[in-house]
Amino acid sequence: MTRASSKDVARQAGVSIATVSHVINKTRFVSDETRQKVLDAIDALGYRPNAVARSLVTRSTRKIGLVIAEITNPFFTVAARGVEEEAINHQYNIVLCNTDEDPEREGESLKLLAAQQIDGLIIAPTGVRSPDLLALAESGVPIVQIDRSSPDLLAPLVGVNNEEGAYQAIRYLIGLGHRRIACLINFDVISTQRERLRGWERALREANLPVDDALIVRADPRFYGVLPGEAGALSLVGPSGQRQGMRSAYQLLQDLLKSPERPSAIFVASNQLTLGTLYAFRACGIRCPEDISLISFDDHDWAPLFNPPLTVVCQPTYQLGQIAARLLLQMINGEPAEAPPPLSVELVTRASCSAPPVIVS
Amino acid sequence: MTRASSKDVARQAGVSIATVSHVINKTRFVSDETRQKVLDAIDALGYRPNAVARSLVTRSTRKIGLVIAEITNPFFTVAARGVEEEAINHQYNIVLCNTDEDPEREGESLKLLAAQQIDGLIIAPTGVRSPDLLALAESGVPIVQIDRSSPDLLAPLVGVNNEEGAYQAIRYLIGLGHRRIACLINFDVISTQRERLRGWERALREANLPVDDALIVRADPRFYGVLPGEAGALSLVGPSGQRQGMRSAYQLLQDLLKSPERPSAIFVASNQLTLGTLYAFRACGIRCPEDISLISFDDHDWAPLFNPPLTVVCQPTYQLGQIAARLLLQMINGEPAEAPPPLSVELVTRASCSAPPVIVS
DNA sequence: CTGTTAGCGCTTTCAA
DNA sequence: TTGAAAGCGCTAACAG
Repeated sequence: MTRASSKDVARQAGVSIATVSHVINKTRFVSDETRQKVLDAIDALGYRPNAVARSLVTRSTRKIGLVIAEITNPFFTVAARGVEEEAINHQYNIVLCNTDEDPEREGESLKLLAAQQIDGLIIAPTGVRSPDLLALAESGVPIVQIDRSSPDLLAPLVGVNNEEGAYQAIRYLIGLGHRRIACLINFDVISTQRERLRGWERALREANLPVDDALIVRADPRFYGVLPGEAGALSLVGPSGQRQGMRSAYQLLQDLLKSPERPSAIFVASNQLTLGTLYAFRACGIRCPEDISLISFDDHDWAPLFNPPLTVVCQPTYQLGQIAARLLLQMINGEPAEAPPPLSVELVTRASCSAPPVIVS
Repeated sequence: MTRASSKDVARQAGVSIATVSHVINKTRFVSDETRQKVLDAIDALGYRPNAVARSLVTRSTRKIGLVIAEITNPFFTVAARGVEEEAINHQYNIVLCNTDEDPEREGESLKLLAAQQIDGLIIAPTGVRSPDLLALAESGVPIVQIDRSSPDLLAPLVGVNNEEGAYQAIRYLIGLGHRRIACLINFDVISTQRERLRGWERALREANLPVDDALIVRADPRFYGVLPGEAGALSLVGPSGQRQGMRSAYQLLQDLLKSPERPSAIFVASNQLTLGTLYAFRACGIRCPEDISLISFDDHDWAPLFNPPLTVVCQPTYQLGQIAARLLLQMINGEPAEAPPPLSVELVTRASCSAPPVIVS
């Protein structure tokens, strides 16, 4: 049995299809009497308006695309939550896509979303210049970038002050007495990673500490795929499946940890790498914070329960999502809207940092 | 500038709109020559087919609804990931909704999804009988339930053997020497919670241990909202915002922990409550596992890094999502499809359980 | 206060 | 090998 249409309702109620439309949308006055007849007919037939047909004529789907890197990552998850809350309050649906930091997947998703005629897009772009993304923008679909930005795309960015966050983290470590502070960053096509690296560098320079390239560990796409020691690394992959960024960092980090000049502290610029770092510590028999201090970006509910409790740079993640959604909704409604200034972050000190170990020589 | 339609393409290529449709969909033979003309026109105009218009006639949107309780919960997140992977491989989009375990929100989401004409639905229902859900099923939309089931709904369920998982967990604790084993469960409208409670009970009875009602702590909707001690409890709310289930459990649990007959072990039947449990331990100055052993449902990437590393009943979460999606896709395609038997779970022993403390009297 | 009608952009017979 | 034309279910002039 096929679902009833507005035509069926009209017939049943003995009115025109226009009237049906108008009682549903309250878009012009209808006498109490007729309205009631229509309402009854709707009830009797179990009629539900077809949003697809409506979209075709109104050119509005009430759907917004949300493209993030990893739905498994608490950062994106919490941000998505903020977006969802705001969207649902305004009767918007969310169409969700994962990119896995893969520009190709990003492109696929964007094409699908474009075809689906989303009313707007919130995206944490991979960072690789994306023709699909630019085309979408060109076609007039409102876009807001969240967390990070994409090259050549003129769309407001809702993010935090990454450089400042990194800077504060490093200052804190320096204050604790650290001199050799490593920086572990994710792919540097991601704008936040470049910014955080800059913060790291600025703090070091300011303190007249050497900015040594050997102190930078980059999780880089080149390391994707089969790695030496893969089998061993695989054991750190948890129930949620692949975590490639983590694996590559894992290898590189171990090299650094085994090097003669190993750092006394490490700043992890992406929460995607924190887990791998902790596992690498274990694999190398390194205690934290006794042997090495750890400070990472992004807080989450579990951070205080880790061993050791994690000192982190905390972002207002939920708000990021909320603000992005509000901004997008404004843009969709043609209201004046401008990108907010970068939100500020906060250093949350817990137990994963301490003074550097005393070197006994 | 409005986007080009197939009519524009047809005009530009000097062919009919039907031909355009056919070259796009490869749905009937078109001479190489004409096809090329069409392709060129598409290119020149930057034409993108409008999926909304197509949906209206084909009655297929290539969108599936995914309704889960909490996008912030790693269990759902990983399952969603499995669904997404499978969906994207088949060119389906995911429309995501959070219920927050709130039947009303669930209803709203379902109404929106129904209007959007989703091709199918994967849902972890709140457990409260839902007219909207039943109506959707009645209207012929393929539905698969994931994790848990909804009353009166005849839709395949993709889940695990919850009773067995709980049973094994309790057996393990008993083997360790525990006699008083508490069970912390989420709302018992959730089918998994009832099943896990049954497993707990069965294991206790089998071992001739008392099944004491005082040992059951229920996170119940009645405790939602403002609680005594709210301000204190709030401090355990992390960066992701509200976690009501956690808070209510937090209160109740503390009462149990302070009672004269406090248990020597606790089985947490929902990962939504694990965090609160650990905080409650802290608040009461209880060490784990020295004072109380803890075993909970659901594993995740971070569990081994907790203090203490968590002993858990591990579900094949990602597969749950994947299987649900495959099943749904089959149903959408009218292929024969039947619910898989409950998947099995696995006890993963880490450090949060030990022998009970010796009572010095 | 309500009805008629022309599309929205596409797929799909039916004809040629 | 291709075109003409009839809708899909709805909204929004325009008429009355």
